[in-house]
Amino acid sequence: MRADGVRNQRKVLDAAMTAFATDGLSVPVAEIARRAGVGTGTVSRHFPTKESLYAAIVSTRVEEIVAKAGELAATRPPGEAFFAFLSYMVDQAAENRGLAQALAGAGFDIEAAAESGGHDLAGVEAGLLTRAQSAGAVRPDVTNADVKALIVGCIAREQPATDPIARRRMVEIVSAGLRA
Amino acid sequence: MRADGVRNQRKVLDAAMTAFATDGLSVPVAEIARRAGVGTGTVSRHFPTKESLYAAIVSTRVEEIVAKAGELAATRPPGEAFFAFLSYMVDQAAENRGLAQALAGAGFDIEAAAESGGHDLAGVEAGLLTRAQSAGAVRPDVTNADVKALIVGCIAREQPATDPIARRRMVEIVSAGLRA
Amino acid sequence: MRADGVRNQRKVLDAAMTAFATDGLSVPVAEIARRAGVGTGTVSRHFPTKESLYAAIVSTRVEEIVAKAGELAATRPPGEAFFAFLSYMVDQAAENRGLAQALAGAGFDIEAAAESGGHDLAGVEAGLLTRAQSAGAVRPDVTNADVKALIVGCIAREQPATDPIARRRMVEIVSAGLRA
Amino acid sequence: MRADGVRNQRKVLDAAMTAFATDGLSVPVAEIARRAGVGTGTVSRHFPTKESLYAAIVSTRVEEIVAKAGELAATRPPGEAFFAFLSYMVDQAAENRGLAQALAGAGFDIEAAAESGGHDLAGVEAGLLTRAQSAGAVRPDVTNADVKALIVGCIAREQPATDPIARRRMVEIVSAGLRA
DNA sequence: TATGAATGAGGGTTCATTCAT
DNA sequence: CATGAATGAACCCTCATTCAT
Repeated sequence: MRADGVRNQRKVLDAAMTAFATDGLSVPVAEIARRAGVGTGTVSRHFPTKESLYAAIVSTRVEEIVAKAGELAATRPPGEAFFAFLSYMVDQAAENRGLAQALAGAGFDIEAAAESGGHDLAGVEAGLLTRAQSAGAVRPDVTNADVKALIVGCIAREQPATDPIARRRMVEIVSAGLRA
Repeated sequence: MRADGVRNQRKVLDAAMTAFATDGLSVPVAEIARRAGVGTGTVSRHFPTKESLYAAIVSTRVEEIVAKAGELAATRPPGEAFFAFLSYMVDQAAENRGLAQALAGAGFDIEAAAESGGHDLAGVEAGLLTRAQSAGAVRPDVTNADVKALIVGCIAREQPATDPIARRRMVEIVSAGLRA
Repeated sequence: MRADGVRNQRKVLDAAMTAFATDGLSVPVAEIARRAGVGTGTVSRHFPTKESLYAAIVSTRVEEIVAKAGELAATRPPGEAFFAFLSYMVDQAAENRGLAQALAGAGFDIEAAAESGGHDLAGVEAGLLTRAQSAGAVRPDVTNADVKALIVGCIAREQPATDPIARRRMVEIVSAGLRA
Repeated sequence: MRADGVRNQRKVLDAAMTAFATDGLSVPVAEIARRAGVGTGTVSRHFPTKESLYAAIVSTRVEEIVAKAGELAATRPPGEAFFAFLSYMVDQAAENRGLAQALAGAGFDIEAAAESGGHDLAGVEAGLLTRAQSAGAVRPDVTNADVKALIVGCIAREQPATDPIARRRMVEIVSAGLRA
């Protein structure tokens, strides 16, 4: 691959990340191209569809998330790791409107994208949860789906930037509820 | 009002409710018309804009909700009333993805719609919450916005009809977290 | 024809006359029905198309105009009659946006409507002009089409109500130009 | 700008000019696209709204008109300049029904468009008129609005191309009427 | 390879006309 | 016969994707 091709792909990815985070999934491709300083054709060349572009971004994000989950699992006791991960996810989503929309199930299947990118997001999430449950830190009847729904619930509505204090309060509330 | 007009308005409302629930707020008006078995003009006659159609759907619900809140406030102790209302709202939203999206703030201001319909939804919600807080049943730092977000969080997002058992569990979790 | 039918037809005609005069030819049929206090179906029953409704109105108007032309021709010397008619037409059009649009050729053939209504509008206009020309009061090379164009030119643009003083001035200017 | 873009923009402008002239301002954008041999999106790309397309057509003309007015004012005595400009405007409008409609004020504010394009059309027109009035060549009570209305009156409305002889006659008539 | 112009389906809304009530 | 609800084509505009330059 040519050097300028790599450079442009990078620019598109960066621009798209910001654009999705700021404006949500409905941001026009042309707007992403504009921000990247390239033509719309260049965006399409590197990412044939808008969805594939979003998938690429999510993929990076998922990589970070999986890494974070692994780190937490390795360095902290089960319950603490689980709740720290919950808090981390809420922060991620709160700062990224596109991610929040994807988690809320609006127009993009984040787990499928992770899987096709070779990351077992569902697996690490399940791991954190079951270990926390085994350790008696979390109610035994809670499912992974529950946790994801509650993460979404911790992000106040469409505001571009949520109040961090409110966010902390929400995480606290949900965490308290989840505790065994 | 003429019989066929009433009938078609009903059909449009029903179709819209299903369509919004199935496909989200972005469902085309033409699709709603198709499901209702009427022309697009008929939809527009009864509901001049797409937003007004959505408002109508939400509005009926809001009426019921406000009535329910009043009843609970009148017949039960503060804390019990509040948590019963929370549970009731989750059930409502679970059966109506349109309502859920409205609560989530996705593209529609439900409170404004309620107000313009003469219903003080925000008021009754705040009433239930503050009374429960005064009675020491709910954390004093929780806001109305928090409660709404958590309601949304209690509903899994993808499916039209959530598993009722999971829903109960979610309500339990959130309620536990909210308790003082 | 039934009495109520006649009454409604009258109401529709009156409402349409006002509506066309006020809002121009593009006023919706439903608006005319509303003003007449009847249903849209009633309008369509009496006047199958919007054009036929406008034709009926123009017809009455044309009747008046032809009568006015005849009266002027009978009671005044040729030149005076012609210029008085010119002034009269400008006043008519200025007070009636629909008529002005029709004279300006926007979407309705007024002369054809007159003819199909049995009125020889073109004839009486030509009569006034040629007699004025024979009497040496008007330039001999002027045509009927010129006169009509100049009438339109005397009506300032889309204003609902033109300044009458400006209108007088315009008539004066055009009249002066037309004189032999 | 790319060659094909320029070419298509030209085609759209040409088609629009003809279409507006033939069918009036109400011609659909799709019809303009069809005549230009391009898709509707191409029209919208070059001219985001229908009004902006119309403005562009008028705008080119306005530029020429302002230049012409400046030239006449610089090279001829006041009265002669004014009447030459009148004649010129009539010729322009006769060849361009879009311009004629704009002058007639039908659905488009030509002066505002000129101003936003940086051209002081109203100013140069007023300059020519007041200088001609100061020189005693034109009636002192005539306004700019009068002149514009009379220009419109010089153009027969139906046909795309007016008979030039009739046009000369009309200009003569109006000029005679305007003289002090 | 990058560009950005071209495409055209699809969106919501309006309205003259038709037809069940 | 009056009514007004129903119709659906037509309007302008947006945007993901394709393709000539």
